[in-house]
Amino acid sequence: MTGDRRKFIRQNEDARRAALIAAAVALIAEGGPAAATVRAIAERAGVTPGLIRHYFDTKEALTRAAYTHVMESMIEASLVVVAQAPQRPEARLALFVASSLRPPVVDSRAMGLWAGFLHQMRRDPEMRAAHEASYLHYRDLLQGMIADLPRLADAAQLRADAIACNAVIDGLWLEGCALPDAFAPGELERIGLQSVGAILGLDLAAHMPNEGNKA
Amino acid sequence: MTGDRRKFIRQNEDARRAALIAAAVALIAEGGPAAATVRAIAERAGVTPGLIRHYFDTKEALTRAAYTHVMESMIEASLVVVAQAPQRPEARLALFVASSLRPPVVDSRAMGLWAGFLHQMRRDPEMRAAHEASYLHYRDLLQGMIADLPRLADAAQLRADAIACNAVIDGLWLEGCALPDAFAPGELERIGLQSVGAILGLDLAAHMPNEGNKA
DNA sequence: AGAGTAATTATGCAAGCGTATAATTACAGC
DNA sequence: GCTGTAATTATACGCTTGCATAATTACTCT
Repeated sequence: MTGDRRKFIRQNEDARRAALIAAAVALIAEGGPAAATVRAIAERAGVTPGLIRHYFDTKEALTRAAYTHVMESMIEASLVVVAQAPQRPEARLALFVASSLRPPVVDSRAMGLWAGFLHQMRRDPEMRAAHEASYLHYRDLLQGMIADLPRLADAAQLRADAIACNAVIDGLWLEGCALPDAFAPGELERIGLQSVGAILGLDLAAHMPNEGNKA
Repeated sequence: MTGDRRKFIRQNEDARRAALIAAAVALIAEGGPAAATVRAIAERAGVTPGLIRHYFDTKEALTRAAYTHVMESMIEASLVVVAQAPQRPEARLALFVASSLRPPVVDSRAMGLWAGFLHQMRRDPEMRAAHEASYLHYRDLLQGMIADLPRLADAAQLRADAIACNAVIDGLWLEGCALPDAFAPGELERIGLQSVGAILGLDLAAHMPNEGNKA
């Protein structure tokens, strides 16, 4: 009976915007763009539909903000992984590959998000540019780590290797997200390390740091 | 002034169903599921919206039929490639890889279709089963060609190699579809052959048949 | 040629969509 | 504590959606 009679509470702009964006992202990830209606987003965020228009000029503006947020989060996450990685080039790359092929990166929701945004990305040049930038950012990150490896390769070969390694990781990521039951635990990481190593001509798995204590 | 005064012409069931499915597929590929409304599909197929309900119990039934059709087409296309491939195992695999990484397989519409169906696939167990089957079919095809190669590998290694090669192809395919301008003509094929070869420990590019006359 | 029939069109409806606007209500500052 | 104000809710509108049903119309069969 200590119930609060307030019908709503005011919040600052940043918190509300963040909550609305989070709600939109969650809905798109789970059920695609069709599930992310104004009313559904509002309900999940715990507000009434009208409030969305108070923080975003249009629903498309909210969608765009959600997309940007997702992209920035992904980039930041990969930067954190790299920052925490060991100094040894082989170990850095190995950790980077492995962490890209297990949760929380491998997650069916993430793939749902990616697929959900794809079509809107096509129409919206701004979204497309953001996507292209984040893809190249990721690939550059990978290319930098490959360049640090102790091996001989010219610029063209470096580019090709980065594209190839990125493709293996993307492909395995995709399959892990889409068919999580089709692979044994750790299988994707193992295959990823093995094939990236094969492409680059070195034994990456041997350089994988502390396989024992992942907790 | 030889115009036909007939307001419509009757067609047999198969032709109409095929036309409706083709229209739905085209719209989903171009603009995602949201663009494939009953009215838009009817218009593209050159009929009135009501006719759709005459051939499909519900719009979902049409969507499902469209998905099944796409999957079957993809499988059939890859079977045709394999059937026309040379006998030499290395050449077969090389051709298979290369043909998966150039048009018409690499096509932004195909990727749009894939992304468009993804969410519906999630909800519909029947669709999911169809997808899983076609994925495994493709991978099995690849695995069979890898098994024919003159090299030593046990069953576990064969499986891992097939998954890895499939991932490279998928990843490169995806990137080629999403960012067609980011790669030089033929670059994806070259990288694909090189990396699949590296994973399997052989020089695939050297076995690629008749690079000169693709016409 | 004329009737029957099934394919196709025409029309309409209820529900859900994004959006606009007016009415509330929580909170800050005096 | 009272008032101003901006955050939030409440309500409604026009549009599109998928779907149902009745009215046409092209083709088949005798």
